Amino acid sequence: MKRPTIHDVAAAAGVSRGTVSRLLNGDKYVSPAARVAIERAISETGYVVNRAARSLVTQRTGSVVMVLSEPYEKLFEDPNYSTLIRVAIKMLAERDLSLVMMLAGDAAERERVVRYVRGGHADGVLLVSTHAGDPLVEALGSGPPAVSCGAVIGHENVIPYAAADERLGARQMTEYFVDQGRRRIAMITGPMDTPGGIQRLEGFAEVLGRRATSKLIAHGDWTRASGERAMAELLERAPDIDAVFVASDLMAAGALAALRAAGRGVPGDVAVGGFDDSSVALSTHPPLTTVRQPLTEMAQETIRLLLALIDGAGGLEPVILPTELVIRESA
Amino acid sequence: MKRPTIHDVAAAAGVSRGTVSRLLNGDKYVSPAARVAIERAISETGYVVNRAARSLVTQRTGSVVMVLSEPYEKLFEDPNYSTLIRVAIKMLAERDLSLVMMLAGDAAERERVVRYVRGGHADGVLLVSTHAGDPLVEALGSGPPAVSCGAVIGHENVIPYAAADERLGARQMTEYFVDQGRRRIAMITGPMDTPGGIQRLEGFAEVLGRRATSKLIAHGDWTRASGERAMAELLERAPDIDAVFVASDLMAAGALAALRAAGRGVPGDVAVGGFDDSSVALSTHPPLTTVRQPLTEMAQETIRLLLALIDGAGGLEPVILPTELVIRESA
DNA sequence: TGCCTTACTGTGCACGTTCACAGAAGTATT
DNA sequence: AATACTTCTGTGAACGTGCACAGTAAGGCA
Repeated sequence: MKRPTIHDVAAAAGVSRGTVSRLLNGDKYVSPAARVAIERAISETGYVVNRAARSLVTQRTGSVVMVLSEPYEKLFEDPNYSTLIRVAIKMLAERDLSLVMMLAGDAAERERVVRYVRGGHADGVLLVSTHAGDPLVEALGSGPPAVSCGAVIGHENVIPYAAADERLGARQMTEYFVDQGRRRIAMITGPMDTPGGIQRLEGFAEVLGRRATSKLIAHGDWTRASGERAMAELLERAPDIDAVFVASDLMAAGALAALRAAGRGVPGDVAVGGFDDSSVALSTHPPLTTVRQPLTEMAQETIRLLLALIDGAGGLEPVILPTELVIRESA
Repeated sequence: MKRPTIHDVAAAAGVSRGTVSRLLNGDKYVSPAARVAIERAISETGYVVNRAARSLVTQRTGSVVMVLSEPYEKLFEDPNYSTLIRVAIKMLAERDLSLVMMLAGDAAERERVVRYVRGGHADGVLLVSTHAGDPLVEALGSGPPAVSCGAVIGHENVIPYAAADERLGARQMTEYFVDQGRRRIAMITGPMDTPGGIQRLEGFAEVLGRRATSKLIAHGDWTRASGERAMAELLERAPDIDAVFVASDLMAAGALAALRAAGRGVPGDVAVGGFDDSSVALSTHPPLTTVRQPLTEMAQETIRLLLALIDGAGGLEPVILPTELVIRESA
């Protein structure tokens, strides 16, 4: 049994293809009589527009591709992704756009993405966690509009984005430590080719000034294990630290383990601050004082930017959203 | 500047459209000379096949839709999803299929999914965490092939699936408790309209027999908060319990908090076992003894089933994969 | 020589839609 | 009464591809 076409609907409604098409596409010139007849015909026949045929003539695909640049292992450890995916699906659906997912973790995958996008298979591109210097950005060149959730280092003026105010969040946590009377404040950063890695450190340094010496700064890669390692390293380098700002909750969980192993009490001996307010923050002991990012709004603003670009807008400014300090028991 | 078509490639290679099409689609009858000429023409022109045009004639879309039935809040708390998405994208890409994501958390969204799928916009459907009695399954009816990652309660014989051996995992944990000499073993289950909720309880009961009384069983909904609540409830009902098997790590994290609040030592007073071996299991204190599911294999087998169905296979059996006990410090 | 098979190539058509255009019917304006 | 404008409708063409079919050339075999 064949799927009904626009012809079938037109015949059933006693009008022509053109009129049905006009109704479907929201054209204003459709008489009330035709309107009801067509609507009945559509529901009777169970007609659904054929996107392939539509794409062929409109040169639009009705889909947006989300490109995940993170290497596989780390993919989705971040709750950020789930919110973004959820919000993206919902907001795109309202415009009848569907969300296609692609991976871009290695060269072969990036090649696929470039072919896909340049081949005209997407009306928009949604970059996620694209690292500094990622060749993908250049390769995408002048294709369909692209935005990013979180800044793309080195392309801040090319790829519009929505992001949390990373520096603000870092300042909030660091100032809180200072206000609590902590004297030797250390930091465990994220990778220094990501905005979260760079800007959280900048915020930290803005508050502490010259007290933020390199001896008090260790680098992680967002994983729990790296947080544990970095904490052990810090304790060795500067045994007298009494607070540590960790650039992610997951790494902070690792840091807590290292502190426990070293026999330091939290928050008694050392205060620990995380970042993200992910589910991990509630599972640790003690629960983590952390910085909450407005994940939902970040996702919404990102998609809004993309939709605006698809609609032909240009020269869009990045959207920077405020963070919030969440005080629990670790600091 | 227009995108090159198959015509342009044919002209550049000095052959006809048909020959180019044959090469593209792997037909055997293409002369070596034509082959090299076409391949050069393709790379010179930067030709990429137009999927819309192809779909129109082949009646295939080149995409598979992943339907997320979980209500939004819980979406992606489970690491299961990230693995499945990653594996799905990778395996589908090898067949030049792309992954489209859709939500089916409420009636309106289900309606969208049904229209999309029945409208012929997907070559296959990948169900995730579909609850018992979900009307979506019926509504999808005789559309393109559908599979599920994890059983769909009530449709086990209709929708092929790959899943972990939930009962086995529950038995492993329960037997471990028994072997350790625990006498009063309780359980916190998941929702009883999910396979994980039902079957993990079944495994538990298989080992304990009549010792698994309803007094020792409390129900949660996979969230941390529900685990905490259920644990408090159990302590009230049966203060003498010395072990508890919690059907997910996240709920186990909640249970640990309740035990700490009640002044019970873990594992001294009460042994705690989780399920999933998610990242939460390492962040708790003490780290959770838990049951690991072979997530990657589950995902691979699920996609393999779907691809087989798309290729026309029928009568596929479910794939059940073994779990593994991971012993840490909570039991 | 004639005929069959194998290897390969080109052509017309159909897929289902949107869009530009032409035109009809009704209404307001001159 | 003629004209212009608004509202609405139908029609042909085009989008880029795969497929069925027809056709060609070369080689093997009787």
